[in-house]
Amino acid sequence: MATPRTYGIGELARQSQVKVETVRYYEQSGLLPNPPRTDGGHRLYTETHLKRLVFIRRCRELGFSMKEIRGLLDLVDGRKYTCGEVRSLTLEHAADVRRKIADLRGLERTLMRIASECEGGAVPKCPIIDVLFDSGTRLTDARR
Amino acid sequence: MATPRTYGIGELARQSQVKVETVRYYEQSGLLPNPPRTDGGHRLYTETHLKRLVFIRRCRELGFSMKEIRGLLDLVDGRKYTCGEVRSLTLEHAADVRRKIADLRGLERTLMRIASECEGGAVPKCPIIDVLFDSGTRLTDARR
DNA sequence: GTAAAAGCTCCAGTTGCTATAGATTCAAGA
DNA sequence: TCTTGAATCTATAGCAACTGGAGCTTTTAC
Repeated sequence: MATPRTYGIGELARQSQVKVETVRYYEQSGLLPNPPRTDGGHRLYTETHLKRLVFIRRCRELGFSMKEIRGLLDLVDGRKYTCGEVRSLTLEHAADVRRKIADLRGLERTLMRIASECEGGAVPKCPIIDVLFDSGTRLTDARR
Repeated sequence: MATPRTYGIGELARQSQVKVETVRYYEQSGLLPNPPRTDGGHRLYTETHLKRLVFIRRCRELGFSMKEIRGLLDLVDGRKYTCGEVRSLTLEHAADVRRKIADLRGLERTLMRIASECEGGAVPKCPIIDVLFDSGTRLTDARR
């Protein structure tokens, strides 16, 4: 059978859509295992590395922190993870995301509200600034 | 008339609801002017500083970056800002926030979708992990 | 053989803080 | 006035999650 395919760091980066520097950074922070090296010291990756890196990239795209990803990978690496564990991490994260969305919605409402208070002309005085400077006004809701 | 009221950094922090260290940080990064000092070197603030600091805190709560706040303060400091300028910065920022919300919504959808694919039992194998590892699957929409 | 491309390490910078350590200063009570 | 104890001072390092550069070596292609 054929020799398993290997990749230089550049090729790996291209395939995974992760920048070269970021690959090295992930290695340094322990998300990606140290690959073997050529005699000259260049990193040599395999399909396994590629898959893992894509996994990491996707998790990042889904907004998981590196810490959370480390958690997921630990589960996977231990090979003793259960579907329930993974699912609950995912749902927790989804709840975080929902909270963030709610916060941003409130934010947007406030921004639009204060923006609507001025006509935006060439007047050298702006109610937005006044609102932000004045101590009496309350901008946001309580929680936060 | 009475001597204008002054505040130590701790009092200022309490009034503005910004931490002491953060106040010093804002000074260092040029958002807050260097206040006069006592003979011993302690900072002495006035009402003006307090107002400015509250302004900064509110902008941060509204999600403005320090750079954006610097922009707003520059306008204010120049005293030549127009309502239109401030309004347009605010609307731009609101657009950013909307984009962020849209991204997070997509994210949440994806998370819920993949979470729904497993029953969450004690099974030592999880479709979420599979989806994230498999190369064929597309998780997110194009734009991003 | 040579030259360009790709890789190497190390380190600094980004944003918006937070948190020490160790020295000093200030305010209030005895 | 002296003496605590709280507040403040500076300087520095750390967090996340990268990104970029300098200055070198290795690999690859012609």
